[in-house]
Amino acid sequence: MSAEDGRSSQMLRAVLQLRERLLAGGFTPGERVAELTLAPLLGVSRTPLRLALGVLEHEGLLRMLPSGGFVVRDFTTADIEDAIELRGVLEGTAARMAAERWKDARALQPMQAAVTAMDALADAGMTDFAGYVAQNEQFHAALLALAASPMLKRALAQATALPFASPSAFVRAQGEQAESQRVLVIAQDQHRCILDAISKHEGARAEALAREHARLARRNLDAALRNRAMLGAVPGAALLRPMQEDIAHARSA
Amino acid sequence: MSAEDGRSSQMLRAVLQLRERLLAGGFTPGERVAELTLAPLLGVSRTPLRLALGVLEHEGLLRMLPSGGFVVRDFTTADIEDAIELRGVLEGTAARMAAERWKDARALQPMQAAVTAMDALADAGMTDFAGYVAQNEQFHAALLALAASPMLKRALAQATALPFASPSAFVRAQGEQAESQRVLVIAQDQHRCILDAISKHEGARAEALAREHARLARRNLDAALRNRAMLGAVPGAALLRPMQEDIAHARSA
DNA sequence: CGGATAGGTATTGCATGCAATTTTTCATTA
DNA sequence: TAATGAAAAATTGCATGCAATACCTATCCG
Repeated sequence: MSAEDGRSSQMLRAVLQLRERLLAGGFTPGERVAELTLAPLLGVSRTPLRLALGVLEHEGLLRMLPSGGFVVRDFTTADIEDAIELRGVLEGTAARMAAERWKDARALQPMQAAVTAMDALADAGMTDFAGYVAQNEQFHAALLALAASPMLKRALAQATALPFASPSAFVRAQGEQAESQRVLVIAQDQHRCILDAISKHEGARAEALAREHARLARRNLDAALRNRAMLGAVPGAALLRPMQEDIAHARSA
Repeated sequence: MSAEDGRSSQMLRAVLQLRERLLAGGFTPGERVAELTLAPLLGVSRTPLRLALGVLEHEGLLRMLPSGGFVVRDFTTADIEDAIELRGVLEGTAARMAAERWKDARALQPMQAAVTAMDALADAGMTDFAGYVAQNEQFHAALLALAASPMLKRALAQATALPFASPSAFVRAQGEQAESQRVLVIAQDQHRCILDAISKHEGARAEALAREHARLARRNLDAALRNRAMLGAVPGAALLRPMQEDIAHARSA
């Protein structure tokens, strides 16, 4: 996408292009991705493409067949719910570690800054939605940095590699809902409370709050499943197993 | 090393061989692993070797250089502690999910069987240590199966890929300590309590117990760090970043 | 008419050659 | 002596050809 793609490695270019196509719904779940088909499509040779397929398999977007080759993975709503729950558990751990470990109060500043910035954006009427998303990501990055645990960072990176498990996956979709204002008020209060708990070394409280904070995304998922238009704004929604939606629809009368 | 290696892919063979060498201390942390050096050593070509290096990087045993190539990763004691803590968090989540989700009591049977088997082995005087380790792994596998969450399974697989983070990493080393009997009694009681909590749908209790159970490994780590002979029994100990004592020792030499 | 089997096609996995880049080494100079 | 620079050596990343394997199809037999 960016001009720099040409400079970076062929493999990275393949990863970026293929990931984008996957999330945009360029493939149907379960479909086999053939190297010889993809290579000319992405403008790379088979060797770096193979590497890229391995990366995407590790991310969870592809699945390797025992007989060789890869297929596009599909996700059930239960998968997404568990992925969100898992992120909550890991971010909860990050919050607890942050609360337990920080020494110098200045370390809390980045997190404080993100909260303040989001407050300002909320007061301004939430016109700059992209800015809010960016600050939200800043908050989560600051949280992870405070935990000061490379191992946890790695685990969280893997857990949020699935697009719908990312902290800002459904925030974008929220912008299209009338209810979004209320949800964002709640989310922002949780941000404040998490920061408060961390600043007071209240590890258990910080953990519980961060977990519940992630569950906001779960609520948004449920809302999105009832609203086709909203689901379109969620990246990777195309990988949802089709039948599952209808079953959930019929069941949730 | 098994006879099947010849039948499986070159890449898998490279992964197994290289992983074994890494854990056995065949490389020094920070050392660069050159493809052209390794390829003839492992008896594979560069192409599958490259794939294998990627796998081991995902596992965390290697680190990719920005300029290309891989180096052997080193771990601090803090890394190991966090890896164990992380496993505790994830197994705690598995225990909680297991407690919350099971419907048919027969699903608990594998876990019950593992606990019973370990009880029997303990009553028999703990002569069959390998058997105990196997049953311990059975217990953890049953726990993960009960959680019924592919996402969590994936995360736990990644977290326990690091050798010293595995549930049975220090159990082996325990066999060489006089204190081991007491520790194993505690561990076995925790197994029983976790099963009890799960069987009663006591999610929070099951989670807390599983976390603390993992922390037994942390205690064993501390013991191992004070006992060089014991540390030798821990796979991957060779990847520990030399401690400050050792640096001081080397200086004086 | 259904199932099995053989043949053909397509696809993967692997080896190797080549170019580009990095790293190292060594000589030179301030 | 330390820093600088260039040249050489080594290493990676990539493309492509080939063999082995899996998949699909069509035919044959029960």
